[in-house]
Amino acid sequence: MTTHDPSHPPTVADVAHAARVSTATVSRALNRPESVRPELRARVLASVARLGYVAHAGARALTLRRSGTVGVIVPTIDNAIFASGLQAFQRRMVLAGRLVLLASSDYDADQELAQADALLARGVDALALTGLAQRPQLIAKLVQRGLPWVHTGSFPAPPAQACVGFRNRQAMGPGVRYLLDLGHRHVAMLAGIASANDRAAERIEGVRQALRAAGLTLPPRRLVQAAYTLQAARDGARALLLQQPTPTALVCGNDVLAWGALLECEAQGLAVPQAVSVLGFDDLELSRHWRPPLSTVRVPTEAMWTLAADYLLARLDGQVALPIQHEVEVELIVRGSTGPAPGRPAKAAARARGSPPGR
Amino acid sequence: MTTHDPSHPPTVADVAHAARVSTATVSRALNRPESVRPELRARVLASVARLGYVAHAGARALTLRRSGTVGVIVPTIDNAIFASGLQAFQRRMVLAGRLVLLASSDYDADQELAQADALLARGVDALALTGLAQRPQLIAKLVQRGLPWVHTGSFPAPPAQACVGFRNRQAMGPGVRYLLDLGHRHVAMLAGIASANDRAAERIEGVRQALRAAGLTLPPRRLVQAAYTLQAARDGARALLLQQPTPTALVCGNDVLAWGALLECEAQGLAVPQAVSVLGFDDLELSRHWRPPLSTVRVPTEAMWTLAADYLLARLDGQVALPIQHEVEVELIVRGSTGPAPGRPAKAAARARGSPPGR
DNA sequence: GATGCTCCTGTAAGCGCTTACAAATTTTTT
DNA sequence: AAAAAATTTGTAAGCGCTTACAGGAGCATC
Repeated sequence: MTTHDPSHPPTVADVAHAARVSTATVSRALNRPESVRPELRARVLASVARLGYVAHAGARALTLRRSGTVGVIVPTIDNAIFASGLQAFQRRMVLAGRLVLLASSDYDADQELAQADALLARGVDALALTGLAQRPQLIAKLVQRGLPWVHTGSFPAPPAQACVGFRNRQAMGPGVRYLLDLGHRHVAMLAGIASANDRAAERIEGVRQALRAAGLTLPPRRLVQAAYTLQAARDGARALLLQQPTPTALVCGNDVLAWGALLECEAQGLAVPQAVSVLGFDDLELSRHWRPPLSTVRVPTEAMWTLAADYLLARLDGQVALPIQHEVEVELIVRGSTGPAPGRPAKAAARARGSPPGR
Repeated sequence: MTTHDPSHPPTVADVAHAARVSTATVSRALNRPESVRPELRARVLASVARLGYVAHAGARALTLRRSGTVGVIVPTIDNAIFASGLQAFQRRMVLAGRLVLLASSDYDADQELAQADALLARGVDALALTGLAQRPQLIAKLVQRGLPWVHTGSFPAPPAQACVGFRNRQAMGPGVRYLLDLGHRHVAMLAGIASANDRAAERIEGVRQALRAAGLTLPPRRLVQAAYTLQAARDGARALLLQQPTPTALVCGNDVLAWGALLECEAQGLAVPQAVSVLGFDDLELSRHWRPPLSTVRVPTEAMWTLAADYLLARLDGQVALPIQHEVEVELIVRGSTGPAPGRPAKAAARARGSPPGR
């Protein structure tokens, strides 16, 4: 293998020289092979391989006025719900020949803004965002550039903004009503941290609304916000479970929080679902394997992110000219972690709703 | 807000024009603010803000001959062990003012190669890889370019290649010996898929060696390879547990597999650890909350990835001129999922090893 | 009031790539 | 066999940025 000057990566000029053709021919051989005579093409490709040439994407972006990359910003990678969404998003994009630039905001709108700037600077051709709580400045910049972008995980978005997601507030309704039908009157919520997370805030509001519709309230002490770690979830659940009267139902902002709640119930000697019912949100893989299997709200995460990717690709392709808003279906999955409130076997009510059995 | 031509993102020239200065001054105001008279600087920055200007990273990379980005390739994002590693890696890089370009290979060396090309094309200044099973071609290209790069999760790497990791083979030793000391003679392994994963293969080999050292073997039927999902893990564990004689100890390639094994033991009515002992690998957060708490091998994932990031940053800074190999410590964590083999309360032996209690 | 110095700012080149256009070559037609 | 047409290749400009170098303004010194 003939190594060239190792200090500088090889350029078109190097390849052209090695193949004894012009730079234009090299470029064509690489980008529109059929437009170059087979013999020359072979010579070029051989040189490319020999030199380990890879076109400088920056120069390419400069010339072509597009980069072939798509950016995505999630709050954190370290959460199964985003990890699997990202995986789906990336798979779709790679299939379409595009590279995904990933950034995470740590649930901080300013960091999100900074990361978005970094992605814009890198010339992403499109951008996927999580939720709706972006700094207005960020949205303004996207509009100004005319960049295709999409909100994920929320629905609807403000007018003229694209989204693929669901109504986080309404999504809590069926679950809470189901618990109420089971006779629960002491409902508490173990939520995500609302200040940093519009979806968490919406879910809290959803629980509030559903309770209010039944003439109940969610008093401040019945609401605990916890970070999405098992330890924080357990601490939060403990605080709720030690209250008097003990809540008979714990509605959780996501499955990780619900797992923590289940663990803490066990630690406190509270039988689930006989003494306490626990409801999750997301339906991660582990949830249906848990003992008892977790009742939860299923979110079609992979489908959602794949749709978001498809939308962006369609925009980039010019197939879609305007932002579209796409609502995906969430579904209450009733499994073993929820049951009648203690002393009120409200089986009839539960059955009346015709809740589908969890698989 | 005065919107300029929305079809093209603003350039230095646009800013220069708006601020009535030259492009050079704009660039200086942005990159070396102290070299520009405060009055002009203010004018420039105001225009930058007003136009939403972000420097084109491609053009920048072209001029500066570096991109300010670092690439990383993991097998998948959708696995807590990589998700948390990535999170740590990214956090460190963002702190150092660098953007992380993420790619995943789906445990496929060819896809890894393709993704690496994409990252090289994007001009990453450095690259972090997972494991040691790269295509030689990939390594050759990195060497040819003189790019700083590092293997993560394995140790040692081939000479002259940097790594931060541990000896996957030896890491299984203490766990297996511990089980043998507890009197287990029917040891089975639920492993990851070795063909696609050098670390999984090494762990299998490690179990083999440890058994051989005790005069035992790992017969083919006692080894099942499973994808890293709970369902696959359960299926694999079931196949092992239904064998006659039933294995009394299941050594698992990672914690997810171990969770599946625990679930399957329960489903089969096998008490853990009385009838079957289960040992994991990785020590994910959930493992110590599991019932029974999972005995496992703790891998300092975050520290490992942070060290990998530090190494690359040091190379980029010129502080370190040569590849270095860094071994991190793994540790056997004994919790409740392992115990004496049925009918052989080998407490003395277990105690003799002075295994630290899991927290 | 020149001269010399310092401090800022502007001009212009060049990073590596693609592509319009021109030039060269081959093929087809007359 | 010459001319016209079709195909292939080369030349050179320009994408947006940074920076070496040149030029201009302001100040102190003689």
